[in-house]
Amino acid sequence: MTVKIYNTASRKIEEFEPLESGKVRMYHCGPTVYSSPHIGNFRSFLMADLLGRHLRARGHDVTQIMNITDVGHLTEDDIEQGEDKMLAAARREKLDPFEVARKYEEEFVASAKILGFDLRNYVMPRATDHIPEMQEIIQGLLESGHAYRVGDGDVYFSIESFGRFGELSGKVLEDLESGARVAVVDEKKDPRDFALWKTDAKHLMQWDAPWGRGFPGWHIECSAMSRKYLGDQFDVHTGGEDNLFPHHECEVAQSECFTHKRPFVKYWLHCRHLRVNGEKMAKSKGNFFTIQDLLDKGFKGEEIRLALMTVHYRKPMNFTLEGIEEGRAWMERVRDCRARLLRIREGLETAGTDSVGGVLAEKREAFGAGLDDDLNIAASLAAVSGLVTDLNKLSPSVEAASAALALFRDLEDWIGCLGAEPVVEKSESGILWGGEPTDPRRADLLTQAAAREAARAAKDWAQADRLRDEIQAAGFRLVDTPDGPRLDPIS
RNA sequence: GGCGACGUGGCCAAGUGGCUAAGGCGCUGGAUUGCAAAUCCAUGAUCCCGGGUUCGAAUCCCGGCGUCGCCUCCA
Repeated sequence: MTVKIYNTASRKIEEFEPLESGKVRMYHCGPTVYSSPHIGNFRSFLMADLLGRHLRARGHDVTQIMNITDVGHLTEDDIEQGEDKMLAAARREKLDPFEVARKYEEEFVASAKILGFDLRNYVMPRATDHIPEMQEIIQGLLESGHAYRVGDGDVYFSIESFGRFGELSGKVLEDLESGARVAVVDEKKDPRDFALWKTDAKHLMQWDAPWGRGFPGWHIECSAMSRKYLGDQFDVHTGGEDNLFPHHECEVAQSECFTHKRPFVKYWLHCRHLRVNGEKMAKSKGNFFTIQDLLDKGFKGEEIRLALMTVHYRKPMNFTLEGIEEGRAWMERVRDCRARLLRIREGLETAGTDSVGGVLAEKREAFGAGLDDDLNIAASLAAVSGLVTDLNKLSPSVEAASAALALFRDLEDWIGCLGAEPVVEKSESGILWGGEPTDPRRADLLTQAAAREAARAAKDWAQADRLRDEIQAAGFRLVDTPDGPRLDPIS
């Protein structure tokens, strides 16, 4: 029952053993808050969330840091254009850059909650709140000769000073043709050196620094915040595949040169980029979805979560609306199974005498084994499908139904995409109501269901079928049972 | 150009040397039903192509075709 994960650093699947037994420290490259988060961002964060949940399920005490990048990334292209993405957003939206950051941070948090993240498990530090910590590292790197100053206050990291640069990503420095596609900044000693601190009088986000008022380079924030919250060395660092190079490579260089400890990170995980309708997702193509886009189409957070998680994180995934719908149908089957168990437990449906202990143990085992295997969630979901099929075949006792429901809750906590436990109640008329107790349509639908029962008793099939169709159009499935009718919500 | 990934029934997707190739969605048929729905059962795969290694390959090796990713901001 050992967790195994693929470590980008070794390019192998390794047995997971935290640096400190029982305690796991993870850092997740979080959102850049200059625009609405999209499903691609969340695929990566969901990988991190799943790993965190699984390690907790396996008994580890897990600390998760997810940074908020609220300072514009300084890139070579941005130097040419004169403003970074944060500033561009500020200009576009006629807001202060800090206001832009807070606005999209709030949107990110709201979307994350909708997707089932339990944010109490995360510490979410903002880059702009950690300028001193960044400066401490920059200062240290200057003093140890790994960084150098240029001009009025720019500071660059010297790649030449770190022999292992490129080890994580497998990039050979000689292959990186300097100046091929990026503008050569003359002031650098080596075109591949990257900025730790930049000065620019026109920049709207600036802080005082010993070497000149300015703003931090892109990579330094993660080195600073991971060190502050997790220490010089920690267990897991995650991000999208694009972060591998240069971002994570630069982090390793900065952190290891500053702390003189290695490895900076024991396990690196990178999530493959999402595609949409067979194409690379890109804002320029307009083929990306925000969470709100999908909610507007009528999908629920848990359905979006499931759709983004079903494909293994290192496999290319093609996101389609059909894909979400497929998952929705699967979830409905799971929910129907749980609803029946609930009715049995509550005495609303005739209980049987079957015990389910063996089935529950077998499927729980298979479920966990799937996740142990580098988060092979497809195998785990197959175990859930098998669980549903097996339970549907049986006629569980009240105790068995109760135990099965408990397992479903357990599995739901484990991965967060099975959906909530259904509800059921016996209405005044005796018809079972499987919708929310507060649903405003409850009274009307129950009345229609009762009218249909009357029509059926009178063998007025046309009237009965018409009423059933109306009920279905309202989003409920009318089910005839030996004990009378029942209304279940349709996803 | 450098590095890398993937190609499994209509669709999605497990499986990386050995029982009858998971599971889901969909389709069709059966049981059930007044008819349905749900449920159960049944039906469906030359595992991209061509070689090779092996007693044995979807799984390893070589070649090809195709799709895609990173190398530049992007999760």
